Amino acid sequence: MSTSKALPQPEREEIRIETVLQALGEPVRLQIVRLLAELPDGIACGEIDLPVTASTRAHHLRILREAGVLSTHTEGTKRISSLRRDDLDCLYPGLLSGVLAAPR
Amino acid sequence: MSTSKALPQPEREEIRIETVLQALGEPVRLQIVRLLAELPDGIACGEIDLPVTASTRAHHLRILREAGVLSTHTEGTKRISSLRRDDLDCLYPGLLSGVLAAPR
DNA sequence: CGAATAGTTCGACGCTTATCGTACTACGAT
DNA sequence: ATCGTAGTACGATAAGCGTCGAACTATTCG
Repeated sequence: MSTSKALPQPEREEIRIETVLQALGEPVRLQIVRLLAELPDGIACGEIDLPVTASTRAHHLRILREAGVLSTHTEGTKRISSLRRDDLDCLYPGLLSGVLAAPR
Repeated sequence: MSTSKALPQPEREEIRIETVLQALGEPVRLQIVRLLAELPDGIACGEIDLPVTASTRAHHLRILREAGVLSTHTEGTKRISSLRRDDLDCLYPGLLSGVLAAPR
């Protein structure tokens, strides 16, 4: 059977702008966010192609999750991460679209 | 006579989103930006009331200026810093308003 | 000129963070 | 139960960053 458990993350009211901006201000993490912005269904950690090891990738995903930028739930042995677009758009309308509008 | 020289700062095309986000992701700097958002005419370094020394303040202003977030010009012995709202809104529409919409 | 004011620069300090490798846990398949 | 796969946690290391005080530059005023 395929379990589906959500990992701990801040409630919408607990999200702080400083933490979000700090999370987004790291090249690798920003790339993850840009990737997730194009994948509404989320992606598994291992499917993210980046020039860092798996442990570093897990570290960045954790930072983003704890900042409230993304949400992660377990599906079998995989962990699917997806952008918390609703929460971010509600808290900081325009922020995400502005960031994503930036040239690569 | 009152000279008015602009300090070196990146052109609009040279501004990079990673640098901007990293600059904004620091509490003291974010507070400076929030303050400047309410003062279109800018403010002098010494008039910014923050719990850090003058040298730290100068440091943060430099980071923000070099990131392209704000613009500084000299007026006599004072240095007036102001938000580069036009450039930021053009490059990343919505980002600034989203950040400023965040609860204090 | 000299003194006062506004701000920057420099070196040092301690804290944080990005990265890695290894060891570990959780789940699925055989 | 055993093995393989997916991912996390931990410890170490090196680099980066925020902070300060002291020394320095630049401008105005007397």
